[in-house]
Amino acid sequence: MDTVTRPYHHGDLAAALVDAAEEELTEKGIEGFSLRGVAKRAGVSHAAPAHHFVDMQGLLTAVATRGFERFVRRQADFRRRADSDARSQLVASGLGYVVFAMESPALFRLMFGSNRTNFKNADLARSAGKAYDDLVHHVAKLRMEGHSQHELHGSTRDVDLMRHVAAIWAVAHGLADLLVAGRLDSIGTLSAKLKREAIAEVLRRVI
Amino acid sequence: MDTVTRPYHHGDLAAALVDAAEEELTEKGIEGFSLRGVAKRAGVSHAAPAHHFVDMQGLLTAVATRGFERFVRRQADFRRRADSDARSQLVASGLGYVVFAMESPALFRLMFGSNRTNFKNADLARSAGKAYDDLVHHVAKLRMEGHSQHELHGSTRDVDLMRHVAAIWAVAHGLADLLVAGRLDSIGTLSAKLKREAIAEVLRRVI
DNA sequence: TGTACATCAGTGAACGCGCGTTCACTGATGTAC
DNA sequence: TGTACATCAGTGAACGCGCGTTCACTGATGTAC
Repeated sequence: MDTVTRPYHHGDLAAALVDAAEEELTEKGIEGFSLRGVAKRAGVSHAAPAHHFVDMQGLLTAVATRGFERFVRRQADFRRRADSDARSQLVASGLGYVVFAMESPALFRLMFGSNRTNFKNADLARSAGKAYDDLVHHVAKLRMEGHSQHELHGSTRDVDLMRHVAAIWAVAHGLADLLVAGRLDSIGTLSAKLKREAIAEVLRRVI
Repeated sequence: MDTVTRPYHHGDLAAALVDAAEEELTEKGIEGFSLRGVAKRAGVSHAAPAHHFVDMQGLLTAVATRGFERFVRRQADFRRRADSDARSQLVASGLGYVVFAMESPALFRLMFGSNRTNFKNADLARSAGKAYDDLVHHVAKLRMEGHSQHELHGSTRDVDLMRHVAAIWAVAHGLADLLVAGRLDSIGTLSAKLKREAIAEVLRRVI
Protein backbone atom coordinates (compact mmCIF):
# COMPACT_ATOMS: atom_id res chain seq x y z
CA MET A 1 0.00 0.00 0.00
CA ASP A 2 1.34 3.38 -1.03
CA THR A 3 1.89 5.51 2.05
CA VAL A 4 2.88 8.71 0.23
CA THR A 5 -0.04 9.36 -2.10
CA ARG A 6 -3.23 8.43 -0.32
CA PRO A 7 -5.05 5.71 -2.21
CA TYR A 8 -8.62 6.41 -3.11
CA HIS A 9 -9.79 3.36 -1.21
CA HIS A 10 -8.88 3.24 2.39
CA GLY A 11 -8.34 -0.44 2.97
CA ASP A 12 -10.11 -0.84 6.28
CA LEU A 13 -12.11 2.28 6.90
CA ALA A 14 -14.59 0.53 9.17
CA ALA A 15 -11.89 -0.24 11.75
CA ALA A 16 -10.29 3.18 11.29
CA LEU A 17 -13.64 4.81 11.98
CA VAL A 18 -14.01 2.90 15.24
CA ASP A 19 -10.53 4.09 16.26
CA ALA A 20 -11.34 7.64 15.28
CA ALA A 21 -14.67 7.49 17.09
CA GLU A 22 -12.97 6.44 20.29
CA GLU A 23 -10.51 9.34 19.98
CA GLU A 24 -13.35 11.73 19.31
CA LEU A 25 -15.20 10.37 22.32
CA THR A 26 -12.15 10.81 24.54
CA GLU A 27 -11.51 14.38 23.43
CA LYS A 28 -15.04 15.72 23.07
CA GLY A 29 -16.98 13.54 25.46
CA ILE A 30 -20.28 11.88 24.59
CA GLU A 31 -21.88 15.27 24.33
CA GLY A 32 -19.97 17.04 21.56
CA PHE A 33 -19.38 13.80 19.68
CA SER A 34 -20.25 14.08 15.98
CA LEU A 35 -20.02 11.87 12.93
CA ARG A 36 -18.46 14.69 10.96
CA GLY A 37 -15.71 15.01 13.54
CA VAL A 38 -15.02 11.29 13.32
CA ALA A 39 -14.82 11.37 9.51
CA LYS A 40 -12.43 14.31 9.65
CA ARG A 41 -10.29 12.51 12.19
CA ALA A 42 -10.14 9.46 9.94
CA GLY A 43 -9.11 11.73 7.05
CA VAL A 44 -12.15 10.94 5.02
CA SER A 45 -15.12 12.89 3.71
CA HIS A 46 -18.00 13.26 6.10
CA ALA A 47 -20.28 11.18 3.91
CA ALA A 48 -17.98 8.15 3.90
CA PRO A 49 -19.04 6.61 7.24
CA ALA A 50 -22.51 5.97 5.85
CA HIS A 51 -21.02 3.19 3.72
CA HIS A 52 -19.95 1.29 6.84
CA PHE A 53 -22.34 2.23 9.61
CA VAL A 54 -26.01 2.92 9.31
CA ASP A 55 -25.85 5.86 11.68
CA MET A 56 -24.15 7.26 14.76
CA GLN A 57 -25.72 4.65 17.00
CA GLY A 58 -24.26 1.90 14.83
CA LEU A 59 -20.78 3.35 15.08
CA LEU A 60 -21.00 3.94 18.82
CA THR A 61 -22.31 0.42 19.31
CA ALA A 62 -19.14 -0.87 17.63
CA VAL A 63 -17.04 1.38 19.87
CA ALA A 64 -18.81 0.10 22.98
CA THR A 65 -18.41 -3.50 21.84
CA ARG A 66 -14.66 -3.09 21.58
CA GLY A 67 -14.74 -1.21 24.87
CA PHE A 68 -16.25 -4.18 26.67
CA GLU A 69 -13.66 -6.50 25.17
CA ARG A 70 -10.87 -4.32 26.55
CA PHE A 71 -12.76 -3.98 29.83
CA VAL A 72 -12.82 -7.76 30.24
CA ARG A 73 -9.13 -8.02 29.37
CA ARG A 74 -8.17 -5.25 31.78
CA GLN A 75 -9.85 -7.09 34.64
CA ALA A 76 -8.10 -10.32 33.65
CA ASP A 77 -4.76 -8.41 33.70
CA PHE A 78 -5.34 -7.47 37.30
CA ARG A 79 -6.42 -10.97 38.24
CA ARG A 80 -3.25 -12.45 36.79
CA ARG A 81 -1.10 -10.34 39.09
CA ALA A 82 -3.17 -11.16 42.18
CA ASP A 83 -3.21 -14.08 44.61
CA SER A 84 -5.21 -17.03 43.38
CA ASP A 85 -7.78 -17.32 46.18
CA ALA A 86 -11.28 -16.38 45.14
CA ARG A 87 -11.44 -13.29 47.30
CA SER A 88 -8.22 -11.79 45.95
CA GLN A 89 -9.30 -12.62 42.44
CA LEU A 90 -12.57 -10.78 42.91
CA VAL A 91 -10.90 -7.76 44.48
CA ALA A 92 -8.48 -7.70 41.52
CA SER A 93 -11.40 -7.81 39.09
CA GLY A 94 -13.00 -4.90 40.87
CA LEU A 95 -9.76 -2.94 40.79
CA GLY A 96 -9.51 -3.59 37.06
CA TYR A 97 -13.09 -2.40 36.68
CA VAL A 98 -12.39 0.90 38.40
CA VAL A 99 -8.98 1.45 36.78
CA PHE A 100 -10.48 0.88 33.35
CA ALA A 101 -13.09 3.54 34.07
CA MET A 102 -10.44 6.02 35.18
CA GLU A 103 -8.29 5.29 32.13
CA SER A 104 -11.17 5.71 29.67
CA PRO A 105 -13.84 7.77 31.35
CA ALA A 106 -15.73 8.75 28.21
CA LEU A 107 -15.73 5.19 26.93
CA PHE A 108 -16.87 3.94 30.32
CA ARG A 109 -19.77 6.34 30.26
CA LEU A 110 -20.69 5.30 26.75
CA MET A 111 -20.72 1.68 27.87
CA PHE A 112 -22.69 2.17 31.07
CA GLY A 113 -24.57 5.41 31.04
CA SER A 114 -25.68 6.25 27.55
CA ASN A 115 -28.69 5.74 25.30
CA ARG A 116 -26.50 6.06 22.25
CA THR A 117 -25.63 2.40 21.90
CA ASN A 118 -27.86 -0.45 20.88
CA PHE A 119 -27.69 -3.27 23.41
CA LYS A 120 -29.87 -5.41 21.20
CA ASN A 121 -26.97 -5.62 18.78
CA ALA A 122 -25.64 -9.19 18.96
CA ASP A 123 -21.95 -8.25 19.14
CA LEU A 124 -22.44 -5.70 21.88
CA ALA A 125 -24.74 -8.01 23.84
CA ARG A 126 -22.12 -10.75 23.62
CA SER A 127 -19.15 -8.66 24.77
CA ALA A 128 -21.12 -7.00 27.57
CA GLY A 129 -22.48 -10.41 28.53
CA LYS A 130 -18.96 -11.78 28.81
CA ALA A 131 -18.11 -9.13 31.39
CA TYR A 132 -21.20 -10.04 33.41
CA ASP A 133 -20.53 -13.79 33.16
CA ASP A 134 -16.99 -13.29 34.43
CA LEU A 135 -18.33 -11.44 37.43
CA VAL A 136 -20.92 -14.08 38.27
CA HIS A 137 -18.31 -16.81 37.82
CA HIS A 138 -15.93 -15.25 40.32
CA VAL A 139 -18.62 -14.52 42.86
CA ALA A 140 -19.81 -18.12 42.61
CA LYS A 141 -16.26 -19.30 43.17
CA LEU A 142 -15.97 -17.15 46.26
CA ARG A 143 -19.12 -18.71 47.62
CA MET A 144 -17.87 -22.22 46.96
CA GLU A 145 -14.62 -21.71 48.85
CA GLY A 146 -15.09 -22.76 52.47
CA HIS A 147 -18.61 -23.94 51.70
CA SER A 148 -17.72 -27.26 50.06
CA GLN A 149 -21.01 -28.81 51.13
CA HIS A 150 -23.77 -26.57 49.80
CA GLU A 151 -26.00 -25.30 52.57
CA LEU A 152 -28.57 -23.75 50.29
CA HIS A 153 -29.97 -25.10 47.09
CA GLY A 154 -32.38 -24.36 44.30
CA SER A 155 -33.91 -20.97 43.70
CA THR A 156 -33.18 -19.65 47.21
CA ARG A 157 -29.55 -20.12 46.45
CA ASP A 158 -29.86 -18.46 43.04
CA VAL A 159 -31.55 -15.41 44.48
CA ASP A 160 -28.89 -15.14 47.13
CA LEU A 161 -26.15 -15.45 44.52
CA MET A 162 -27.79 -12.70 42.47
CA ARG A 163 -27.93 -10.41 45.53
CA HIS A 164 -24.31 -11.15 46.23
CA VAL A 165 -23.41 -10.33 42.62
CA ALA A 166 -25.42 -7.12 42.81
CA ALA A 167 -23.64 -6.00 45.98
CA ILE A 168 -20.16 -6.56 44.59
CA TRP A 169 -20.95 -5.14 41.18
CA ALA A 170 -22.51 -2.08 42.82
CA VAL A 171 -19.43 -1.26 44.91
CA ALA A 172 -17.07 -1.53 41.96
CA HIS A 173 -19.42 0.38 39.68
CA GLY A 174 -20.19 3.03 42.27
CA LEU A 175 -16.51 3.67 42.95
CA ALA A 176 -15.81 3.85 39.22
CA ASP A 177 -18.66 6.22 38.47
CA LEU A 178 -18.03 8.51 41.42
CA LEU A 179 -14.33 8.74 40.68
CA VAL A 180 -14.94 9.44 37.00
CA ALA A 181 -17.41 12.15 37.97
CA GLY A 182 -14.84 13.75 40.27
CA ARG A 183 -16.77 13.12 43.49
CA LEU A 184 -15.07 11.10 46.18
CA ASP A 185 -12.28 13.61 46.69
CA SER A 186 -10.97 11.56 49.60
CA ILE A 187 -9.73 9.00 47.06
CA GLY A 188 -9.72 10.94 43.81
CA THR A 189 -7.06 13.41 44.88
CA LEU A 190 -4.51 10.75 45.83
CA SER A 191 -1.53 9.88 43.63
CA ALA A 192 -2.07 7.05 41.13
CA LYS A 193 -0.43 4.47 43.36
CA LEU A 194 -2.20 5.43 46.58
CA LYS A 195 -5.44 5.68 44.65
CA ARG A 196 -5.24 2.03 43.64
CA GLU A 197 -4.44 1.00 47.17
CA ALA A 198 -7.38 2.96 48.51
CA ILE A 199 -9.71 1.46 45.92
CA ALA A 200 -8.52 -2.06 46.69
CA GLU A 201 -8.99 -1.36 50.39
CA VAL A 202 -12.56 -0.21 49.89
CA LEU A 203 -13.31 -3.24 47.73
CA ARG A 204 -11.79 -5.60 50.29
CA ARG A 205 -13.99 -4.05 52.95
CA VAL A 206 -17.07 -5.23 51.07
CA ILE A 207 -15.87 -8.35 49.29
CA MET B 1 -53.14 38.17 38.82
CA ASP B 2 -55.33 37.83 35.73
CA THR B 3 -55.40 34.21 34.66
CA VAL B 4 -57.38 34.68 31.45
CA THR B 5 -55.33 37.18 29.49
CA ARG B 6 -51.69 36.41 30.09
CA PRO B 7 -49.92 39.36 31.66
CA TYR B 8 -46.88 40.65 29.87
CA HIS B 9 -44.75 40.05 32.92
CA HIS B 10 -44.69 36.56 34.21
CA GLY B 11 -44.36 37.05 37.94
CA ASP B 12 -41.75 34.46 38.73
CA LEU B 13 -40.29 33.28 35.47
CA ALA B 14 -37.02 32.20 37.05
CA ALA B 15 -38.77 29.54 39.14
CA ALA B 16 -41.05 28.58 36.25
CA LEU B 17 -37.99 28.05 34.06
CA VAL B 18 -36.43 25.72 36.58
CA ASP B 19 -39.68 23.73 36.66
CA ALA B 20 -39.83 23.65 32.88
CA ALA B 21 -36.18 22.66 32.64
CA GLU B 22 -36.76 19.70 34.89
CA GLU B 23 -39.71 18.59 32.76
CA GLU B 24 -37.64 19.02 29.62
CA LEU B 25 -34.86 16.99 31.20
CA THR B 26 -37.26 14.21 32.16
CA GLU B 27 -38.81 13.99 28.73
CA LYS B 28 -35.81 14.58 26.49
CA GLY B 29 -32.93 13.42 28.65
CA ILE B 30 -29.74 15.39 29.10
CA GLU B 31 -28.91 14.84 25.48
CA GLY B 32 -31.76 16.51 23.59
CA PHE B 33 -32.21 19.15 26.25
CA SER B 34 -32.40 22.68 24.80
CA LEU B 35 -32.99 26.17 26.11
CA ARG B 36 -35.51 26.81 23.36
CA GLY B 37 -37.48 23.78 24.44
CA VAL B 38 -37.53 25.03 28.02
CA ALA B 39 -38.71 28.50 26.99
CA LYS B 40 -41.48 26.98 24.88
CA ARG B 41 -42.53 24.78 27.79
CA ALA B 42 -42.70 27.82 30.07
CA GLY B 43 -44.83 29.59 27.46
CA VAL B 44 -42.33 32.33 26.88
CA SER B 45 -40.21 33.50 23.96
CA HIS B 46 -36.92 31.71 23.53
CA ALA B 47 -34.94 34.83 24.34
CA ALA B 48 -36.58 35.35 27.72
CA PRO B 49 -34.43 32.94 29.76
CA ALA B 50 -31.38 35.09 29.11
CA HIS B 51 -32.82 37.66 31.51
CA HIS B 52 -32.69 35.16 34.37
CA PHE B 53 -29.87 32.73 33.60
CA VAL B 54 -26.59 33.53 31.94
CA ASP B 55 -26.68 30.37 29.87
CA MET B 56 -27.75 26.74 29.80
CA GLN B 57 -25.19 25.77 32.42
CA GLY B 58 -26.61 28.39 34.76
CA LEU B 59 -30.13 27.03 34.39
CA LEU B 60 -29.05 23.41 34.77
CA THR B 61 -27.03 24.33 37.83
CA ALA B 62 -30.22 25.69 39.39
CA VAL B 63 -32.06 22.50 38.44
CA ALA B 64 -29.33 20.36 40.01
CA THR B 65 -29.33 22.49 43.14
CA ARG B 66 -33.02 21.90 43.66
CA GLY B 67 -32.44 18.25 42.78
CA PHE B 68 -29.98 17.82 45.63
CA GLU B 69 -32.39 19.47 48.05
CA ARG B 70 -35.08 16.97 47.11
CA PHE B 71 -32.52 14.17 47.18
CA VAL B 72 -31.63 15.01 50.77
CA ARG B 73 -35.30 15.22 51.76
CA ARG B 74 -36.11 11.91 50.07
CA GLN B 75 -33.45 10.16 52.11
CA ALA B 76 -34.73 11.79 55.30
CA ASP B 77 -38.24 10.49 54.42
CA PHE B 78 -36.96 6.97 54.35
CA ARG B 79 -34.99 7.43 57.55
CA ARG B 80 -38.08 8.66 59.37
CA ARG B 81 -39.94 5.44 58.60
CA ALA B 82 -37.03 3.22 59.67
CA ASP B 83 -35.81 1.91 63.02
CA SER B 84 -33.67 4.38 64.90
CA ASP B 85 -30.47 2.37 65.25
CA ALA B 86 -27.58 3.69 63.17
CA ARG B 87 -27.46 0.73 60.84
CA SER B 88 -31.17 0.88 59.96
CA GLN B 89 -30.88 4.61 59.46
CA LEU B 90 -28.01 4.19 57.05
CA VAL B 91 -29.77 1.45 55.10
CA ALA B 92 -32.83 3.71 54.88
CA SER B 93 -30.69 6.56 53.56
CA GLY B 94 -29.26 4.27 50.92
CA LEU B 95 -32.71 3.11 49.92
CA GLY B 96 -33.79 6.74 49.61
CA TYR B 97 -30.73 7.38 47.46
CA VAL B 98 -31.58 4.59 45.04
CA VAL B 99 -35.32 5.26 44.98
CA PHE B 100 -34.67 8.92 44.20
CA ALA B 101 -32.52 7.89 41.25
CA MET B 102 -35.23 5.55 39.93
CA GLU B 103 -37.91 8.22 40.37
CA SER B 104 -35.90 10.91 38.56
CA PRO B 105 -33.32 9.19 36.39
CA ALA B 106 -32.52 12.15 34.16
CA LEU B 107 -32.18 14.48 37.12
CA PHE B 108 -30.00 11.94 38.90
CA ARG B 109 -27.70 11.80 35.90
CA LEU B 110 -27.55 15.56 35.68
CA MET B 111 -26.55 15.68 39.34
CA PHE B 112 -23.95 12.93 39.23
CA GLY B 113 -22.77 12.30 35.73
CA SER B 114 -22.80 15.46 33.73
CA ASN B 115 -20.44 18.29 32.84
CA ARG B 116 -23.35 20.60 32.30
CA THR B 117 -23.59 21.93 35.81
CA ASN B 118 -21.19 24.23 37.63
CA PHE B 119 -20.17 22.74 40.95
CA LYS B 120 -18.26 25.89 41.79
CA ASN B 121 -21.62 27.64 42.10
CA ALA B 122 -22.14 28.37 45.78
CA ASP B 123 -25.78 27.20 45.93
CA LEU B 124 -25.08 23.92 44.17
CA ALA B 125 -21.96 23.29 46.24
CA ARG B 126 -23.99 23.87 49.40
CA SER B 127 -26.88 21.59 48.52
CA ALA B 128 -24.61 18.82 47.24
CA GLY B 129 -22.41 19.29 50.29
CA LYS B 130 -25.43 18.80 52.54
CA ALA B 131 -26.05 15.39 51.00
CA TYR B 132 -22.45 14.42 51.58
CA ASP B 133 -22.41 15.71 55.15
CA ASP B 134 -25.53 13.70 55.96
CA LEU B 135 -23.84 10.57 54.70
CA VAL B 136 -20.68 11.15 56.71
CA HIS B 137 -22.75 11.95 59.78
CA HIS B 138 -24.66 8.68 59.62
CA VAL B 139 -21.58 6.59 58.92
CA ALA B 140 -19.83 8.21 61.88
CA LYS B 141 -22.83 7.40 64.06
CA LEU B 142 -22.72 3.79 62.96
CA ARG B 143 -19.07 3.63 63.96
CA MET B 144 -19.76 5.15 67.37
CA GLU B 145 -22.44 2.64 68.25
CA GLY B 146 -20.87 -0.25 70.11
CA HIS B 147 -17.50 1.48 70.08
CA SER B 148 -18.09 3.96 72.88
CA GLN B 149 -14.42 4.01 73.76
CA HIS B 150 -12.55 5.07 70.60
CA GLU B 151 -9.97 2.50 69.60
CA LEU B 152 -8.44 4.62 66.86
CA HIS B 153 -7.73 8.29 66.92
CA GLY B 154 -6.36 11.14 64.85
CA SER B 155 -5.68 10.86 61.12
CA THR B 156 -5.68 7.06 61.06
CA ARG B 157 -9.22 7.18 62.25
CA ASP B 158 -10.15 9.86 59.72
CA VAL B 159 -8.75 7.85 56.83
CA ASP B 160 -10.63 4.80 57.99
CA LEU B 161 -13.85 6.79 58.28
CA MET B 162 -13.36 8.11 54.74
CA ARG B 163 -12.86 4.57 53.42
CA HIS B 164 -15.98 3.48 55.23
CA VAL B 165 -17.91 6.38 53.73
CA ALA B 166 -16.57 5.56 50.27
CA ALA B 167 -17.64 1.93 50.55
CA ILE B 168 -21.19 2.73 51.60
CA TRP B 169 -21.59 5.58 49.15
CA ALA B 170 -20.27 3.38 46.36
CA VAL B 171 -22.80 0.59 46.94
CA ALA B 172 -25.74 2.96 47.02
CA HIS B 173 -24.49 4.91 44.04
CA GLY B 174 -23.59 1.81 42.08
CA LEU B 175 -27.01 0.27 42.62
CA ALA B 176 -28.66 3.53 41.62
CA ASP B 177 -26.62 4.01 38.48
CA LEU B 178 -26.88 0.41 37.32
CA LEU B 179 -30.63 0.34 37.87
CA VAL B 180 -31.13 3.64 36.08
CA ALA B 181 -29.05 2.34 33.17
CA GLY B 182 -31.19 -0.79 32.98
CA ARG B 183 -28.42 -3.22 33.91
CA LEU B 184 -28.95 -5.39 36.96
CA ASP B 185 -31.93 -7.20 35.48
CA SER B 186 -32.03 -9.49 38.52
CA ILE B 187 -33.37 -6.54 40.53
CA GLY B 188 -34.59 -4.14 37.86
CA THR B 189 -37.29 -6.45 36.55
CA LEU B 190 -38.98 -6.96 39.94
CA SER B 191 -42.19 -5.19 40.94
CA ALA B 192 -41.78 -1.87 42.73
CA LYS B 193 -42.29 -3.44 46.15
CA LEU B 194 -39.95 -6.38 45.66
CA LYS B 195 -37.44 -4.06 44.09
CA ARG B 196 -37.21 -1.98 47.24
CA GLU B 197 -36.86 -5.07 49.37
CA ALA B 198 -34.10 -6.40 47.15
CA ILE B 199 -32.26 -3.07 47.23
CA ALA B 200 -32.53 -2.88 51.01
CA GLU B 201 -31.26 -6.44 51.24
CA VAL B 202 -28.23 -5.68 49.10
CA LEU B 203 -27.50 -2.56 51.15
CA ARG B 204 -27.84 -4.46 54.41
CA ARG B 205 -25.36 -7.02 53.14
CA VAL B 206 -22.72 -4.31 52.92
CA ILE B 207 -23.73 -1.88 55.65
C1' DT C 1 -53.26 62.14 44.08
C1' DG C 2 -51.09 62.77 39.62
C1' DT C 3 -47.41 62.97 36.39
C1' DA C 4 -42.80 62.01 34.44
C1' DC C 5 -39.38 59.01 33.91
C1' DA C 6 -36.11 55.19 34.78
C1' DT C 7 -35.84 50.46 35.08
C1' DC C 8 -37.03 45.99 34.25
C1' DA C 9 -39.08 41.77 31.79
C1' DG C 10 -40.36 39.74 27.72
C1' DT C 11 -40.77 39.93 22.28
C1' DG C 12 -39.72 38.49 17.75
C1' DA C 13 -36.79 38.81 13.83
C1' DA C 14 -32.29 37.87 12.38
C1' DC C 15 -27.58 35.93 12.60
C1' DG C 16 -24.19 32.30 11.88
C1' DC C 17 -23.01 27.55 13.02
C1' DG C 18 -22.48 22.63 12.93
C1' DC C 19 -25.13 18.93 12.40
C1' DG C 20 -26.95 14.47 9.81
C1' DT C 21 -28.49 13.13 5.39
C1' DT C 22 -29.00 12.88 0.41
C1' DC C 23 -27.33 12.55 -4.19
C1' DA C 24 -25.09 12.38 -8.53
C1' DC C 25 -20.44 11.66 -9.28
C1' DT C 26 -15.80 9.29 -9.89
C1' DG C 27 -11.98 6.48 -8.96
C1' DA C 28 -10.52 1.70 -7.79
C1' DT C 29 -11.21 -3.13 -7.62
C1' DG C 30 -12.67 -7.63 -8.82
C1' DT C 31 -14.59 -10.93 -12.05
C1' DA C 32 -16.37 -13.13 -16.36
C1' DC C 33 -15.06 -14.49 -20.63
C1' DT D 1 -3.12 -12.12 -21.00
C1' DG D 2 -6.40 -8.72 -22.19
C1' DT D 3 -10.77 -6.48 -22.30
C1' DA D 4 -15.48 -5.24 -20.72
C1' DC D 5 -18.28 -4.45 -17.20
C1' DA D 6 -20.40 -4.67 -12.55
C1' DT D 7 -19.67 -3.50 -8.00
C1' DC D 8 -17.86 -1.13 -4.37
C1' DA D 9 -15.75 2.86 -1.63
C1' DG D 10 -15.18 7.52 -1.14
C1' DT D 11 -16.17 12.62 -2.84
C1' DG D 12 -18.03 17.09 -2.44
C1' DA D 13 -21.83 20.10 -3.02
C1' DA D 14 -26.28 20.93 -1.39
C1' DC D 15 -30.34 20.48 1.68
C1' DG D 16 -33.03 21.63 5.71
C1' DC D 17 -32.98 21.80 10.73
C1' DG D 18 -32.61 23.31 15.45
C1' DC D 19 -29.55 25.43 18.11
C1' DG D 20 -27.65 29.57 21.16
C1' DT D 21 -27.06 34.39 20.86
C1' DT D 22 -27.78 39.20 19.66
C1' DC D 23 -30.49 43.28 19.17
C1' DA D 24 -33.69 46.96 18.78
C1' DC D 25 -38.15 47.02 20.42
C1' DT D 26 -42.29 47.45 23.57
C1' DG D 27 -45.18 46.77 27.40
C1' DA D 28 -45.42 46.89 32.53
C1' DT D 29 -43.88 48.34 36.91
C1' DG D 30 -41.96 51.11 40.45
C1' DT D 31 -40.35 55.51 42.21
C1' DA D 32 -39.35 60.57 42.72
C1' DC D 33 -41.42 64.71 43.26
